[in-house]
Amino acid sequence: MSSNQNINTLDDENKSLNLQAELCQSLTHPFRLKILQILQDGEKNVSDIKTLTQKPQPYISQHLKVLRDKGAVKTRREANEVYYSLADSRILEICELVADLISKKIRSYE
Amino acid sequence: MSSNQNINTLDDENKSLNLQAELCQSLTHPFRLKILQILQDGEKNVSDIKTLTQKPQPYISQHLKVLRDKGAVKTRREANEVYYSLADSRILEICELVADLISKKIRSYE
DNA sequence: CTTGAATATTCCAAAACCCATATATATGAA
DNA sequence: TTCATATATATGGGTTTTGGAATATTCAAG
Repeated sequence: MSSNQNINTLDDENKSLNLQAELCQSLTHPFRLKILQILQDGEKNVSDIKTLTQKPQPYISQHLKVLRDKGAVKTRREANEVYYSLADSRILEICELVADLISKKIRSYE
Repeated sequence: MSSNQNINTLDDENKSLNLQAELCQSLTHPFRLKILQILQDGEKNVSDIKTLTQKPQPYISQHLKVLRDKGAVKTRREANEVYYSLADSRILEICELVADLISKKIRSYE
């Protein structure tokens, strides 16, 4: 098992980098970031998000699916409503760091 | 000026979310994450990165361009070499949080 | 000005993404 | 079972991204 340690380590690193890239992929759309921002206040169902954002329901569900598939949010079903919440507090930290970085950039334009 | 405060605020929010999404976009490729990982040790020029990763030089330069355009890295020219480094310590923090999150996910598979 | 080394840009086809529309599924109530 | 509500998925066409190859630019030395 130690003879192919290097190979396994490389595989693991690639796998990890791929998963990291996929998670970041879920953060590359303004609407998905908006959803994460909304979920900072606590869990919301799709109708809540619809009311808050005024977007079509399939549009919302499609973006929620990306966030869930990539591991950014988790769900809980209650009757026929589905509640979404942040999958991990580090998601929130990441969003805050990104927003910080950008607000610095925005201020430097003014 | 206060009559269109709402509009301006919305504009600013959209602009900020767009910029946040663009920054995240620079983190969506395993090779770019690998480059950022390499730059954690300090600045490197393109040849250094080429040696470390064994990838074609144009491939490296293309990804470096994405990172620079989106504000993740900065450059310093010295003669005909160009040194790249992380643009902000928060980039490093973001990468670490993302890696943490993923390593948890990887462990849960095993 | 020419050369060589280091880095950047252009080009292109395949793949992926975006989003509106239409349709499907799931759940609880009647 | 039928119906209404909430949510999810399928489809399709227009747009964007990807990554490899070829080419271009930049700089210092001679």
